[in-house]
Amino acid sequence: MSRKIFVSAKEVADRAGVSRSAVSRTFTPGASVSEETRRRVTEAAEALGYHVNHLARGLMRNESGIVCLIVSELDTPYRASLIRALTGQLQSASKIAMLINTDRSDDSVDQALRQAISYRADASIILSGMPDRSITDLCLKSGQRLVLINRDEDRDGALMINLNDRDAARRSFIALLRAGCRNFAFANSEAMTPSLMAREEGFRAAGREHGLEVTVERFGSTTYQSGAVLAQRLLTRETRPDAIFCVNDLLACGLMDAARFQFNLAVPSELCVVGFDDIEQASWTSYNLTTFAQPVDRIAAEAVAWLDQATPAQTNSRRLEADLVWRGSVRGG
Amino acid sequence: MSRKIFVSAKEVADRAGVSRSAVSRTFTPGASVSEETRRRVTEAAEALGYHVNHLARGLMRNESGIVCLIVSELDTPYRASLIRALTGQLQSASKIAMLINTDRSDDSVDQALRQAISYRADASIILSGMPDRSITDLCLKSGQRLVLINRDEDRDGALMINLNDRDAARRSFIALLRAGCRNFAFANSEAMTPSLMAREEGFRAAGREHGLEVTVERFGSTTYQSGAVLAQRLLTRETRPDAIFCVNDLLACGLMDAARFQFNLAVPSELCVVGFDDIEQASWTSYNLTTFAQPVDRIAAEAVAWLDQATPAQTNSRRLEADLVWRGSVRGG
DNA sequence: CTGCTTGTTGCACTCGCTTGCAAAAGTAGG
DNA sequence: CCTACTTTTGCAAGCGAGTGCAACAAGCAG
Repeated sequence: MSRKIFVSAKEVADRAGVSRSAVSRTFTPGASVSEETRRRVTEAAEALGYHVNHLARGLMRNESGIVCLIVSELDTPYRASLIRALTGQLQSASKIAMLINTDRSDDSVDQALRQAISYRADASIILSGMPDRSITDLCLKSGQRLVLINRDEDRDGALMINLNDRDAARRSFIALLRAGCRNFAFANSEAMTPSLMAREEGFRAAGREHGLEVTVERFGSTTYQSGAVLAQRLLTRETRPDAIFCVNDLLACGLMDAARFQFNLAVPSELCVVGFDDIEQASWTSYNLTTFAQPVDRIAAEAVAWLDQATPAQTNSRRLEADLVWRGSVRGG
Repeated sequence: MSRKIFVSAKEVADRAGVSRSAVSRTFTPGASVSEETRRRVTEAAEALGYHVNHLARGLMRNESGIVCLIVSELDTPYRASLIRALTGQLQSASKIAMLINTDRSDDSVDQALRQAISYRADASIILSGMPDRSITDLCLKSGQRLVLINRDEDRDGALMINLNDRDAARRSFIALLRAGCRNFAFANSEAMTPSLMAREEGFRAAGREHGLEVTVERFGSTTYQSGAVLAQRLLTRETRPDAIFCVNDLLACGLMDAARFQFNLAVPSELCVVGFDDIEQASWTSYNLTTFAQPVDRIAAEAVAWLDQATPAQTNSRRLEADLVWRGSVRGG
């Protein structure tokens, strides 16, 4: 059962009584074809169910239209919504997303980039992990664009999109201070990625500026489950925190649930919580979480716009602001 | 800035002092190459950063290795986890996922399939929406495989994976009955997809069998927000339901939150709730929702296994069971 | 030494498409 | 009607790879 059944330009040409080139030109915007032949070609194509073979076209044009999205744990709410925004906007720019899941081994970000090269992707967008420098160099040398989202490490020639994490963390500190909190804690994971650490740094710095102690606890990965553990650790201290900044919303949800159901603490009257990402669940009544919104649409727009540029501009680093979304997990507001 | 910088087999051949065919054969499993040449080729390839061009290979072999995932609202927890499972397992079978987002217009499932054809995808997996028969016929005629997940409509030649929705709904009815509930309600969306309607049917049928009335309410789409509206409608009736089956977990979460915070009802003592999908949030302490698990890994495994078969078997329909996950939103258990 | 098998290698063709080039056809102007 | 110019069109040469076929080398038995 061979699969050579796709209809080719040749067949369309024969049926329309024109040359292969005519068919090709009909489907190439801006090529010179008379109205008459175009009509006959489109008609024949329609009848036969012809579709230009993008593989072959990509081969000739040296431009596949493929953009690789490299990501792990893609069912995480924030990741999923970013992927949704990216795929949507890529399609509007008539590109297509190839999704590479790097859940498995450790070097798999490198593996993913090799795949991207093999499929001659026009670009790769990295949402998780950080590839080896040698492989990113190979990508760039091969003329493949590279976008790093919230990765924060420097890679010449790549577009780096980051949030102003430090500043967001600082603003959250001030908000908590205004809410009357005095015992600050920071709940982090052990992932230690640059953006997570920047939030921690910003929060600590704000604490120092105001002469207030900040308890930092780190555990596991940035999941709901870790949030519960962090609650356990933080809320059993002799001086119980009355304000906790969680490095992301999942952690915050887990922590809040533990605080309420395990420690019988009321939010926000006894404990104020701030999260990060503004995932959908943050707006659910049970959590009603004050948090910082990841501007996923902005991020996607910046990435796609940069990919659309013929020649990448000099300044290839974007720092976006995360807007504070006030909800009920902090007093006042 | 032309992008013709990818290194080709020719260059590797030159550097290794062999013919281009030798290079080709080195990267083709099972081809006849001597140890010596293979060594020289791999060495040269390594040095130059050569990667086989999958576009060209796909062109020759008439098999791209690409599988299209066609989906809308992919940031929905259930969809996201299915995508994660699929991409992971596809990669293990050395295929690669192309993600097509059909959020926009209405005919876009058809558009998506056209894209799939253009990229000569080996197969398309449809998670949302239902394409026109003419276009699915074109796919099949072109030799492209087609997998429909939870679509339930018949398409000869395609693999159809569905859950036993009716039976799950019936089991949930019985569970609620055993929990002592007597006023049953069914919360559905207006999406009216076959699988959602099958759940409704199953639940109603169970009601009839036991001679009990079932109140059905439908509203909006299957989201948290709709859940709140459905709660509003159901819980203000003269005889308030004490058992509600929600057609999916998002709806259930929204409904539970409304029930508790707006109507001050305790779950499960005053109201029992059952959901469907077993999204991660269902296990969160705030919800602790009894629900049916979508066997995403099984689904993905079935799909990938079928794609791996040289010739699709006769029986191309799978009906999987959704396991009931007992949690705290139903008394007893 | 001959004849034959086994294993490697290169040539050349093919996949489906784009595009430069030159010929053909159409359009005006004189 | 001829000339100069502007489309339109077909030819043919790629793009980067896989593969049947024949040539060739090596190994071995007779």
